[in-house]
Amino acid sequence: MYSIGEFSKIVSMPVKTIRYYHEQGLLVPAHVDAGTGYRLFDDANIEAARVIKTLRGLGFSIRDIASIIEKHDDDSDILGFLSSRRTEIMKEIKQLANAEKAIDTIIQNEERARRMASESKYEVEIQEVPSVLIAGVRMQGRYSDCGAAFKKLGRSVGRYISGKAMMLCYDAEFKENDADFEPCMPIRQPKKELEGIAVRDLPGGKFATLLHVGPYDSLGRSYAKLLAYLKEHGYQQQTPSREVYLKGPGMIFKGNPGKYLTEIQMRIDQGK
Amino acid sequence: MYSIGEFSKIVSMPVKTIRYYHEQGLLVPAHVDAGTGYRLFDDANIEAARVIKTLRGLGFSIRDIASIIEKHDDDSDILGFLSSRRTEIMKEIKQLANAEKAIDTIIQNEERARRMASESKYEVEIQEVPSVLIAGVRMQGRYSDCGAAFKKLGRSVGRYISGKAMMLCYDAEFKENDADFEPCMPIRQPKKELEGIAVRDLPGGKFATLLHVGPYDSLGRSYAKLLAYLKEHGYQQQTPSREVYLKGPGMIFKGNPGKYLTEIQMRIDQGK
DNA sequence: GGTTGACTCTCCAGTTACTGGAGCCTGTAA
DNA sequence: TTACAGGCTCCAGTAACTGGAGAGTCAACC
Repeated sequence: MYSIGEFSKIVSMPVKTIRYYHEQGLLVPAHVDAGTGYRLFDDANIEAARVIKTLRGLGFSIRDIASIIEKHDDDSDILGFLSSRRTEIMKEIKQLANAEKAIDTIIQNEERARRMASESKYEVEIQEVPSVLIAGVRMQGRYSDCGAAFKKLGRSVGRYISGKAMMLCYDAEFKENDADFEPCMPIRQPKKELEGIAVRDLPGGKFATLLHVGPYDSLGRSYAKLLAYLKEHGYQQQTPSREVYLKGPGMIFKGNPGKYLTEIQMRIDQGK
Repeated sequence: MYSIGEFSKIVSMPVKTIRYYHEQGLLVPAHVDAGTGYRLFDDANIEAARVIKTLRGLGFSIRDIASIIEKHDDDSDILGFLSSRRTEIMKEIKQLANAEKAIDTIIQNEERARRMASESKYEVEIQEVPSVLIAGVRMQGRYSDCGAAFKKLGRSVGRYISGKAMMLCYDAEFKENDADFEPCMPIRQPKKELEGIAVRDLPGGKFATLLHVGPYDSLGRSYAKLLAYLKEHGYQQQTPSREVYLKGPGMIFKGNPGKYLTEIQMRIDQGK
């Protein structure tokens, strides 16, 4: 027979927990002194404590454990409990895995944006841009209407997206109401064309690029800077120009528009 | 401005939860009527509720969320929070996966035992037993000392175990104190021999087998039955005989010895 | 103006599996 | 006799809500 302190060491459970289990009728000491209330435990209690610990480790609630112990004494009797617990566990794991994936995505997005921002000199740069497969929705109207197009793209090719959202701008100058543009997403598989969605290879080439920091409504200044560069170096402006949305509203916070990052790309080679 | 009921529908959160978040200072209504105490919410509250829901979905505590919202407004500001949360999530997933694996093992063990028990006629049967690779610890003494040997096997080849624990009995008759036997485990890789552990192929062949139901100390009766069968059919007893422990004490409960299942196997061909 | 019914308010209690502490009692050694 | 370790009970607190009681408010209808 062991005092509660000894027992606590033997089964490595806090004294408080043992008393709590006693109170819950889960682990009843072999003997309780009627006068002093001192608890005394025996070897059967040790075995019971082991069972309780094992079941707690599998995630069963105390109430479950109580009813399991009360009615059963063989592993085979509790297969039902075990398999329903397994189902729960799988559900929990799935949830956690989803959360992890979401966090991963956020972190990767932000880190890429951070790298871009830290590497960039915020000046016009000449870049060799590789060709990418894209799915796009050509439209006329206001730029602010692009939300619907991106939503459409997300719904139909969401799982194939392989890069940052982009926009092709077919106008040579800014138009507020009747702009001609094409929101698009890089994808990694030649998905069947859907109603209103064009899938094609966007040719690569040599581009003058500029990283724009700040809200979208101040993009005009960066466009001006790029166009000035083209003129200065004797390049002809070619359409469509491209906007790559490196960082916009975040998945959690809408974010600070002052930190949005957009790369503007204008072709300067004679290709195509 | 929306009443709490409307707001509750918009953000799909229970009214009670919204009040609780208000109480915790997490989601403060745009306006609270001084006279009636009625809460009124605006569109900024909707956005805040979205943020809170997202973060709760990632598993952050209310206190964390409060401090996140208080100090930050851009995803990139909270990368630290996110990555430590990710670490926690991975830990939780690992724990759950372990529990699931343990449950799986128990279920599979029990189901196999159940199948064996239901398929067997509890009579002597002739079986072709395939050869298996085993690791064994030959010893002399009492059968009850085999626990140490199995523990040793578990420690050194635990990860290679590919079947049920067995015992080879080299005595032709039962000996209590000076028995000659070899606890062993089937393994799936020719592990290096260790001090006192012999790894080898246990040859297969034709065996008379009998499924014994009940505690180990009643095995004698089943042995007698098997030996009687051999004699009756004119077979010579060959050693070692084998015991396969199909079901013994469970991982959770020690179990009911009345349900233990042990298969006794005695060779009847002239092999080897 | 009164009534009805839906809606809202605050406050309290309960949930799970413990943990911490206060205040008191018991057992043993010096 | 006096420490002091160890035991006892009882109460409170944790996290994130949920449920319910009892009372006040709002809009519509008669």
